[in-house]
Amino acid sequence: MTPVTAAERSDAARNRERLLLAARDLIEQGGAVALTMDRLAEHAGVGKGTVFRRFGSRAGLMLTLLNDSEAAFQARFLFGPPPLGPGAAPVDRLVAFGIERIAYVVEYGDLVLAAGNASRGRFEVPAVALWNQHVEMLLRAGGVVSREPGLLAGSLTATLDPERLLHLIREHGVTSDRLAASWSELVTRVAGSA
Amino acid sequence: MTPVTAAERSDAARNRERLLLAARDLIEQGGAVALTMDRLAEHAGVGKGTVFRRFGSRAGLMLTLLNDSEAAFQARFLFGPPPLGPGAAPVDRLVAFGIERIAYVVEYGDLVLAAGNASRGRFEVPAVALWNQHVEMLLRAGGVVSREPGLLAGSLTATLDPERLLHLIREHGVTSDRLAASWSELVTRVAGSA
DNA sequence: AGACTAAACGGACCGCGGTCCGTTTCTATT
DNA sequence: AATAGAAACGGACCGCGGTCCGTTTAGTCT
Repeated sequence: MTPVTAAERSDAARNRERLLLAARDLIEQGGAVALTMDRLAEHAGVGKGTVFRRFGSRAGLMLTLLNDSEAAFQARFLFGPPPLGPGAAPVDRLVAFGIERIAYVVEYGDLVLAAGNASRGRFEVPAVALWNQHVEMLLRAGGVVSREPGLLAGSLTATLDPERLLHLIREHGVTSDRLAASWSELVTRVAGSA
Repeated sequence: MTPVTAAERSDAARNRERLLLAARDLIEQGGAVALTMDRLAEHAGVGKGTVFRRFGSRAGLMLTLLNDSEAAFQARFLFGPPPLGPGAAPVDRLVAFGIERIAYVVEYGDLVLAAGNASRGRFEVPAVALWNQHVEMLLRAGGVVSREPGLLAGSLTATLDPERLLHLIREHGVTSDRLAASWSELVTRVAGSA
């Protein structure tokens, strides 16, 4: 029986492995800035065309690199223990969501930044849509009634924009704690409980 | 008496004029995407080095192009008639500020976008700092007491991020009116008056 | 007018992300 | 084992923003 999605050819699989290995290696050495597509190709012993065939773009590569940790993050706020996961009060979950997101951005810094420069802008990333839905759901569950719940949720997630967060942290010395506190304040204000 | 800032040399002035003219010309024809630095140089009959000497970067050029309208916008919310300018209730001014900003982004679209890709990111633009201060001032005046007024103000202005606004408008068909309504809702919620 | 200097000029050059297409390699079929 | 066709490969090539530095030019001083 032939698989519906054609199986990956062996050389393709081997090269993908090589590329991911080489990519993590380059990043470990010189950060995300050191990861150019030419260098990656050379470092992995592969043609440049192959790199783009695999990942489509630099942003796509970064997304692939972040895939595991992103999935883990999603799993935590969807199914994990409270206060992030189900079980806690919606507003508390919302607060926890932002705080965890801030921590995530801090941890993966440049990677997240580079992943954002996708072809269609940094809003086409599938994860962003998921966060919006999640935030929207929590707002509703928290009793927030709005004529534009999607836009309101989007406004909140805009606050967590990686570029903004990293800019504040790196150029203005703002700590994660202060960002978390500010997020918490914003959320509680919007949710209505003074 | 020699001026403190050395006067601009005549050839420099002439070239700046040529460049701005050529830039507006190119944009009129093919939008901001059609404005590449090479084409601009050629179209203006000037060397490429001269373009960069003048404007520093593509973003710098865009900023220069927007300078007049930006200044006009600033003048309106700083000194203009209510509800945008002084005289109206702070929250009303805040609402008006966002609405006008949305209209501005819609009008100048790609220009604003391109201006945002500055070397140090889109937060180093001087105007951004001014808006933050303005929003912060209005929040205070509106009776909002916060431990992190600057960050709270920043969260609000993040909602007005041009890339976000244009993405919603262009890719999701959201109207300016809905964005304005959402902004209004957000501001009134944050300012505490349900 | 001529000479001197600082400023402005111009375009070859660089590294980047991304594309294109002729060539190679894998795998299923007989 | 031979073959055919699809998939993957690789690297020359492109246009971009941005830099560098030898050359030209405008303004000033005598």
